[in-house]
Amino acid sequence: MDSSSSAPAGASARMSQPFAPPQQNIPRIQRALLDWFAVNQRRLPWRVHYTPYEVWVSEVMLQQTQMERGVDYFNRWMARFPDIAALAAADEEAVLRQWEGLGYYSRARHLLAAARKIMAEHGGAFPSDLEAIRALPGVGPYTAGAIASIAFGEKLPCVDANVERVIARVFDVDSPVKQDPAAGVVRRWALRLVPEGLAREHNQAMMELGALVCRKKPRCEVCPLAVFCSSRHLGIVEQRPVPGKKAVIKPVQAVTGVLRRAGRVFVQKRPPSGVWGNLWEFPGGRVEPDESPEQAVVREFMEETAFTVRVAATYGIIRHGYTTYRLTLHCFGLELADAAQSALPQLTAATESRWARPEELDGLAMPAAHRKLADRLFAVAPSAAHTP
DNA sequence: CAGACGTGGGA
DNA sequence: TTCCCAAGTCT
Repeated sequence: MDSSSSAPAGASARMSQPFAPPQQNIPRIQRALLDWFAVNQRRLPWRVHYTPYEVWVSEVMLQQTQMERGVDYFNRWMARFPDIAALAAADEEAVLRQWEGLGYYSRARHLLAAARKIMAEHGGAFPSDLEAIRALPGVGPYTAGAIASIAFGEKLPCVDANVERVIARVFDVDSPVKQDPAAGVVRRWALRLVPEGLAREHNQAMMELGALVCRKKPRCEVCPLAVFCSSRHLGIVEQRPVPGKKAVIKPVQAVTGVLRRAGRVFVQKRPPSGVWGNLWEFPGGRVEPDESPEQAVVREFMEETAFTVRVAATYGIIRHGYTTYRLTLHCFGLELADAAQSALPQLTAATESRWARPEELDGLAMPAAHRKLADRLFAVAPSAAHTP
């Protein structure tokens, strides 16, 4: 552990080249990276054609998402929406159902909106101009650069969390990478590293290196850039990148109820903005202080639908983790307290509702926790299960 | 600029 | 079980 000995950390265990400062060895870094990528890149469905559409969809899909999961979603997406025109012509309902389980549903809504914009404003051809790409809904600075460089070969860097990590280590960036002095430094080095005419390969190589080798727990033994790595030379790889502030996870108690009537269940469609925008759910909400889950679900139904309901069954608890909360969802079976009351709700938290046959739920996009509950109650026949 | 926006998997 | 993610964008 003691790195104060004369040899740089890691240099003693095996034969190694002397440290070569990265600032003076850009061409060697570029070559080492490309050579490494040529041999070690994973075979992925979006690394075959490099059409703008495929690059775009894969980049959006992989935002905040693990590669493993992205592959299945990507293949199913391309089978269902093979090109921009097919996507533009799709119903949002179908698009969200394809996306179900991936989270951050605004990505799917933006993808659809952007496809329609491309049809309307670019004659159906994906724009190659960086500004036009950036103007598409859901395309921010990262994704615009990724598409421009990977699909169109523009000499631009892609700076995602992987690349930030690689650069923070190789160039020993010693302040939080997400914030400004460091973010600018990272962008500058990222740009200087892009070789002429090879932006596609280089940018993917940087991200792939971050994903496979320069991970949070780095594998310096197999890193093609080890000899150029400043933080490794200093024995502080584990201290790079410097982290920002971390989120506080707060526990939340919530309820949801499956209201049944004549063999059907009540579901409602959430508003377009906010969490789970345009997805279908069983009504519910938070448990207030000094309130039991049973009381909460009755109150929430009254507030959201004007139905007076009664708890008829307890369906247990579903635990679901989020970025900023840890949800404990108490689930109930409900019936109308007065069987004679109208089956027409007065919606206050939804844009539409329906009394659905249980099989119908399979065609509706629902949040993961609600899908979990639906599956638990109405076990889907294996042949019908195309749930992610 | 900080906070919202999801999820299943690995340590 | 709990913690921490993983190829960001929008407001």
